[in-house]
Order: sequence, then C-alpha cells, then structure tokens
Amino acid sequence: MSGFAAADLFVRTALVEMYAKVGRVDLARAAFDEAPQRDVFLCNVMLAAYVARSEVAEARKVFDGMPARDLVSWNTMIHGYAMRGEVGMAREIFDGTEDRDAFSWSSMISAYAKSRRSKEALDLWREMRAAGIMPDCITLVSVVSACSDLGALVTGAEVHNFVESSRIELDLKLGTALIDMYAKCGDIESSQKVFDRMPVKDVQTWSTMIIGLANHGLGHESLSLFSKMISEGMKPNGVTFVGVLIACTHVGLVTEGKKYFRSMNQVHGVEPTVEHYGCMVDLLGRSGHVEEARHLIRSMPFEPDAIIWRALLGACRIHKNVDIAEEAMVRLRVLDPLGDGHYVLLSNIYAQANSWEGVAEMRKTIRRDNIQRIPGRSSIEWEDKIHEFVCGDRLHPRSKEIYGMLEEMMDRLKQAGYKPMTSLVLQDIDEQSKERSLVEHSEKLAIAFGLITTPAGSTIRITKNLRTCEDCHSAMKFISLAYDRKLIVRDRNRFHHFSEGLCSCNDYW
DNA sequence: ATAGGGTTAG
Repeated sequence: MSGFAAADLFVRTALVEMYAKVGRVDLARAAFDEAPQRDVFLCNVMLAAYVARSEVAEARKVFDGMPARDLVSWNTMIHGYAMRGEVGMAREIFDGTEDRDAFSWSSMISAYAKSRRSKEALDLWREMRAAGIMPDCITLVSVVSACSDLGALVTGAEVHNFVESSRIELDLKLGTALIDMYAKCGDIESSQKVFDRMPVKDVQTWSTMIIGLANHGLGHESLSLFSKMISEGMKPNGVTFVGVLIACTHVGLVTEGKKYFRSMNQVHGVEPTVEHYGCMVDLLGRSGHVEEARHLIRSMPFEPDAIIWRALLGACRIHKNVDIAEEAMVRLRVLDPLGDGHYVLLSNIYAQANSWEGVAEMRKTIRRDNIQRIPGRSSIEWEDKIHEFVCGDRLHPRSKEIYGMLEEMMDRLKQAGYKPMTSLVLQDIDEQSKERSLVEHSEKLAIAFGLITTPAGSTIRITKNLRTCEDCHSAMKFISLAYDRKLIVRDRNRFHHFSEGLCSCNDYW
C-alpha cells in the first residue's frame, strides 16, 4: 500500500466515524464506499454505525463481506442482534466466535436476561466462569436478575459470595438487584441484610425493599420502612406507593391504605396512576368492601383495564358476590377475551353458589371460544439446576419416585385431616378423576421432588407461575405439619410461608 | 472501533 493510499484509508475511517457520530449513517456509508481499500478497523467502524441505529441487517451485510474479522467485529454483531431482541441470531454469532472476551459473554448473558430466558442466562454464566473470564458489576446485575426470575436462591447467593470474595465493588444497582433477588427467592432476611449494609441507597433501593417485605406478608415492617424512608428525606415515587399499597393489601389494612392513597399527591406530590387504583380495588375488594371497590372503578379518572376487573372478580370469589362477578366478566370478555383465569374464577364463584348451570355454562364457553388454559408450572432449585414441573407431567427423570412420593404424601395428609377440594376441578369428570387431577398439580409435584431430594427438616422453596389454588394451599399446610418442614411458596402474587400447619398469609390471599 | 444494569397493580 502506498503511503498515499494508507493516508486515504485513515481519513476515510475518520470520516465514517465522524458521520456515524452525528447520526448520518448515509454519509458514513458513502465515505465507506469511497475508501480505496477496507481493513478490519474501517469495517468495524461501519458495523458500529449500523448497530448504533439498530440496522443489524445492514451491519450483517458488511460483516459477511469483511476480508477479515476480529473480536470487535464479532462482539459488535452480538450486540446488534441482542439490541433487536434477536437472541437466537446473537447466539449464532456468539457460538461462531473462537476468542470470546468479557464483552462477548456479557452481551450474550444480558441478551438472555432481558428476554427473560433466564435459564439460558445462568447456563452461560456458568460457562463464563468455567472459561475463567472475570465478570464486572454490570454483568452480575443480569445474572442476579435471572436468579430473581427463576427463584434460584442457591445460584443467587453464590453470585453474592463471589462479589464479597472478589474485589468487585457492590454498586447501587447490584445491591438493589441482590435485595430483589433474595426477596423473590423467598429469603427476605438476606434482603434485609444487604439493604442494611448498603451505605448509599436511592429511591429504587428503598422501593425494592418495601415491595419485598410487602410480598412476604410483612406489611407492618414494610410500612415502617416507608416511614423511615420519609424521615430520612428520601422522596418516594409511584413504585414506592405500589409497594406501600401491597403491604396494606396483604395485611388487610383498609383504613391505612386509604390514608396512604390520599397522601400520595396531597403530601408527597405523586400522582396516582391506574396501577395505584388497581391496588386500591384489590385492597377494598379483598377485605370485603366489594361495593366500594366497584364504586372506585366507576369514579376513577382512568379507563379500567382488564387487571382492574380481574381484581374485582377475585374479590367476588372470596366474598361470594355473583352479581358483581357477572358484571366484571362482561367487561373482561371485551378487554381480555382469551385470558383463561377469569373463566376459572367465575366458574368457581358459580360452584360456591351451587349454581351448577353457571358452571356448565362456563365450561361450554371455554370450549366454544377455544380458551387456552395456561398450565400451572412450579419449579424448585436443586443441585445447581432449576427443576420445573407442569401439572400432570411425567417428563422428569425421577418421575417414578416423585409419583410414589405423591401417593405416600396423600395418604399421610388424609390421615391428618386433609380433604381434596374436588369442587375446584372444572372438567366434567367423576369424583375420583377430579381427585387425581388435583394430586398432579405442579406445586405438589415440585414439593414431592423436594421431599425426596432435600434433607429432613430443611426448608423447601417453590416458585409457581400462577396463583396457588386453594387445594394446594390447604395441602401445603398439612405437609408442613405432617413432614415437619417449612415450605416457602412464591405464587404469582405473593409469598406463602407454611410452617406447623399454618400459612403466613392467614389464608387471606 | 464493540457492551451490558436495579423497583411497579391480578
């Protein structure tokens, strides 16, 4: 290459970079095309320009036509696909990269975490450690949130240990992520420890802790933390108040809840949003003020959404209000016609009221409108892995043992006084089949697996995708008694801590 | 010349 051409290449590269920086990818491309020849550096600059504008297809064309590629080229492509949520493509590039550095691993892990492919995020994290690549604080936030999502307490605690024993400084966001992880994995004491030890906290740190306590049914602790936050001069935001209202809901503090709700903009200058009205409808409805909840929906300054009507419907189930339930259902059929949960709820409401025509009607509707029931899934962490169960599945390698344990469990529970709540089963089948169907609920499978695999007396932690059903809730109380175990169950809404035949939710959930 | 992050109503 002549000195002149080399100088020209240098100038072209600078031009591409400069145009990219001011957002003129078209001019950058023109300069790129006019270059006398292309080296890796110039192509990488062009790649970065496209990726910055999320034009990954264009970037890919450049990438494919490059005379040679280096680590930066590969990493830029991984990031480009990850940015557009094309995790599979990102992974293809990642797999094609021989030399991976911390950039490659972190981009890929965060791509998985962001798209809630949490298992894959953790698998990759283990591979990254095995490859001896050092993560930094930001990578760990992705790993920790994958643990939160899965309820992977052991893995999450390992990451925490890793931070403590390395020289990585625990920053605000990683600290907050750890608080959330421990809370979502059922270990609220550890959340509190991390929280107490953080020298600097912001509104998100406080909110995360407040929400964590609230979801564990520790309403009073949650509210006193809120007071402490205020007295320390920290300004709450809308999310903080969601936590405060959840705290009131889970303990049934109606008057308090109304007071906090009013104080939001009167005292704290935070405008309530539809989420806060949702919390209030739940608080009022759940505590038996179903009419008042209905009235609040009418008077609120927002169009009620499906979640609001669903909360009202849930209240109708607890307090056996068929009329308001039917009204809520009319709205839900418009706002969320395919959502499966409300059909089940209304059907249970009819069953409670001995309205068997109603139950039959719901069954017909579900079939006619082809409503897809979302299957219940429960998981439990054991030996570095998340073991997931779907109701009735026999896919687990230790399925035989698990079903054996289930039989034993049921005998033992029945002796202790457990009665299967067969009226909860919607299918039109005989009594024995209904009982069978209850036994195979995913949380019971997960608990049976837990009883087999964990040492006597240890706590069993389960994560479930839906709200736990009443039959399982009752069964778990008996299990905690009959097997002398603590069970900590994360349901879609909150935590249940079962011990000695009782649940921390006081059967109010 | 390449990157990634924490809280939210049922």
